Amino acid sequence: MALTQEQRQMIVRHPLFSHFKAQAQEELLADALVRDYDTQALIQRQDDPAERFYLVQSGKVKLYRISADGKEKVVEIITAGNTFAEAIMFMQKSVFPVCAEALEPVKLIGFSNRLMLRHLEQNPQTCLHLLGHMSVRLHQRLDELEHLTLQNATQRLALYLVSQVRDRAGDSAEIELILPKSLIAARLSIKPETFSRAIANLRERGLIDSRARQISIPSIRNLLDEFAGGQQHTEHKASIIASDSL
Amino acid sequence: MALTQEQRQMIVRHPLFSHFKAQAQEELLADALVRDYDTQALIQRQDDPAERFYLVQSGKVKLYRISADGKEKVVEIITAGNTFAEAIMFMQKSVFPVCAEALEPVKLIGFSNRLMLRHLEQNPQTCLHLLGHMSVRLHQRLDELEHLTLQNATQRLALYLVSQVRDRAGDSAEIELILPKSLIAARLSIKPETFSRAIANLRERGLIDSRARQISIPSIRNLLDEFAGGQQHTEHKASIIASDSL
DNA sequence: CGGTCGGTTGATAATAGTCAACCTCTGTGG
DNA sequence: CCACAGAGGTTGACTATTATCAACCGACCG
Repeated sequence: MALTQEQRQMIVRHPLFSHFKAQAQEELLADALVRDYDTQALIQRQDDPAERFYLVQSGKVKLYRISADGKEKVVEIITAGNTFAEAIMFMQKSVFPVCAEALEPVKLIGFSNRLMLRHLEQNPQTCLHLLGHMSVRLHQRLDELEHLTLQNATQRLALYLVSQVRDRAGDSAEIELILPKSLIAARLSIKPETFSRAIANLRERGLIDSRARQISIPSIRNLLDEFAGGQQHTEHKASIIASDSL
Repeated sequence: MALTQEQRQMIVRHPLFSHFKAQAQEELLADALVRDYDTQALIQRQDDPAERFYLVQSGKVKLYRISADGKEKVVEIITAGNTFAEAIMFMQKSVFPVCAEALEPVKLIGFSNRLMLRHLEQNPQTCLHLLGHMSVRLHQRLDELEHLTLQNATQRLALYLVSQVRDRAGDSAEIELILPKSLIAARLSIKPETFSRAIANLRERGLIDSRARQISIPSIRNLLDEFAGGQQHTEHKASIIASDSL
């Protein structure tokens, strides 16, 4: 089961592979494994050993954590064209730190961690790219941590809505929620009920207008200003790493 | 102002430098910059441009974020022998994502990002080490995210106490808090008052015994079991990376 | 001796979670 | 064509958790 031309394109263009030499690319492609999952299928369980990382060819994948008492925290939603579980290969103990579930019919392309590591050893360029990637990721987690601790449910929702705006040309915008509201709520670490109330709250105050999954924002500026400047107007991007936990 | 022998030792033994060739090490050492800060001194402001990363020679450094409305979130406490801000050098826009403040008199050794990057380009070994480092860090943030959303203040405190146990030989332990309680509280994202009540709570239930900063845990197992197994007994270590935010 | 810092304790308020009812689509089968 | 079931979403009443404000305690310092 060789890869289609379309698949090869997608892979080779991905920053994780684009800097490799043709030969290295070929080896990785030869080793790639395509897998399909139905909606709701469990792709990988938390604490399973991880030998591969994945590129999502189509569909959406939900990454979440299950705590000892069964509660679930959605960590991320991975959409087509993006990879997940790349960072695990650099750790000694290679187990999946999260569960992965298909939100819709999903096609994944899996790559061997071992093989990838071998090629990385000879390709500092891609290593640096990966480091860049991970820095961004780390920074995003830092943002999320801040949002969780320093902002309330409504503020987080507002920030999420703004982040969903595609065209930042004007001060007003129309957006369509790409996921069921209950999932967005989970991603923001709030209950669907609270999510619903937060939407209602913003609507009552005239900051947004919503019909089902269509939401219009008359003024992005107003929406952000409402919350003490909500990150001084979408500025600040960077990340930090530090070698010691308290 | 050349480095002392002691400083050179500390640097060269650090995993970030230990894999470089002698010559590369020398170049980095030659470029290193030593700086002193008094207690409470502001080392770096959030959003300042960052040209260097730092190794803490002595003292403790508090990394924290300030949100637009002035609230502070303590991200990490860096102790002697550890580095911070290494991840920033991999990002295009190099600004500090957090503030850094000296908790006590601090000696820092700063290294040029540019120079370090140049050497990394020729040393995939260290790149991979760095990637490992960052994976661990990413995973820790994931843990923290889980703890913040899925556990309450008392559970987080219990987990913190257990994490502070040095000698895991027996089931009981004695620990000494290395930081003022109010700072630990900040790190756990709770108010000092709540922290105090949580301690009282655990004490009332006989799960810990505390006199000032000396805390004894009769049974670590009991303490953890109290909270639905609190991460199935200190297991699970790994991290994930994913290339798309919701 | 007074002051201040770190910490504790109490009363109260804000925020979000829980539980339950209900609503509104949408697709299915009678 | 209509009833009905079920999923996703909304709303209301109530509860739990944590923050806030304020008083207070004890230790250490000048």
